[in-house]
Amino acid sequence: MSSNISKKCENVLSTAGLRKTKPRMAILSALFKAGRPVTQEKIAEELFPNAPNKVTIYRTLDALVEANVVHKAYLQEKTWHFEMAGNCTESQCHPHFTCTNCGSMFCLTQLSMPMARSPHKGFLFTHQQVRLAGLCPQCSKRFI
Amino acid sequence: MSSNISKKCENVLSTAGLRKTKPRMAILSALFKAGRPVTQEKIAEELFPNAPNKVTIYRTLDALVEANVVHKAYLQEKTWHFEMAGNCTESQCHPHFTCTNCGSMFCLTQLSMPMARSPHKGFLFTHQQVRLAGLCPQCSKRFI
DNA sequence: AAGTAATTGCAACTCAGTTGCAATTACTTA
DNA sequence: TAAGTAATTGCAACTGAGTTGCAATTACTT
Repeated sequence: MSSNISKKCENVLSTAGLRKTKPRMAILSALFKAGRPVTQEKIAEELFPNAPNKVTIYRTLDALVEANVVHKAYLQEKTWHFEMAGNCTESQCHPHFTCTNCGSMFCLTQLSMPMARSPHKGFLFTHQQVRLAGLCPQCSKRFI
Repeated sequence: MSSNISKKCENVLSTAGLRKTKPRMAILSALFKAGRPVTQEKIAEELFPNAPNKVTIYRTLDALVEANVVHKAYLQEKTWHFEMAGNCTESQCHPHFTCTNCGSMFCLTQLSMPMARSPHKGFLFTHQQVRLAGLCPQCSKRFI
């Protein structure tokens, strides 16, 4: 763990009002390193063979979500994928793209989707989530 | 079950190449009547006390999804919500809205969201899913 | 260094959805 | 209309992500 990431993790924990513990530092650094949504299982793999207990990972993720520094990005195959909230605005996370051919996922942080506007009076939209699917650059090549 | 809905169910099964059975007719009519995404459990409740076994409900839903007449609309609290595919295009289902105050869900069939366009060359978007959250008309009144 | 409140790990649990398999049912053909 | 067969159903047991209760440990305070 570079001292740089280590510092970032400390800051996150301190602003979130959470004690600095070894499991939390490890989990946070895994999230930073991933730079994309990851599951509890992925985090445990990444930290193998010194991974915290899965309960600890879930509880830490929950605490970080509560503190708004981590997002529950999306649910895929009944599994939550978590990511650092850095590239998200209050109302909208960046769109996530999944390739239907190879299954790989991309964070489309550069794709800005304007907030929808309600067709009916009365609705107040505060959050918008966009999921995209199709072919990634690698796979689309093969089909052209 | 009105004869009208009954006929619709028969047609669906026939075009899907599925045998007409009592469980399937019941499940389809429940989906038609709901007119919104529903879970396996909701369908079973609706058909109580003559509901088919939950395995049958899941298998029927899978077959209907396979035949493209039913959509897996979204996963909420780890539970799939299924709906008739009537109001969806090939590339995009209508947006679903959930009220963060009262929890009720609305199908925004009148809200058209233009398909995103890739900022990077190479990506080919074929499916787009939009989820919205905020306050529904009922709840937003109270906050104004 | 002692005290305490938060954190951790373990084991056991929950619950949506799945699987294997034997019994039943829908449709075909004689 | 009865027999044959392939699809469908229901049951019981399973799977796997996530949760809960609780006792042991650890971070921070004084």
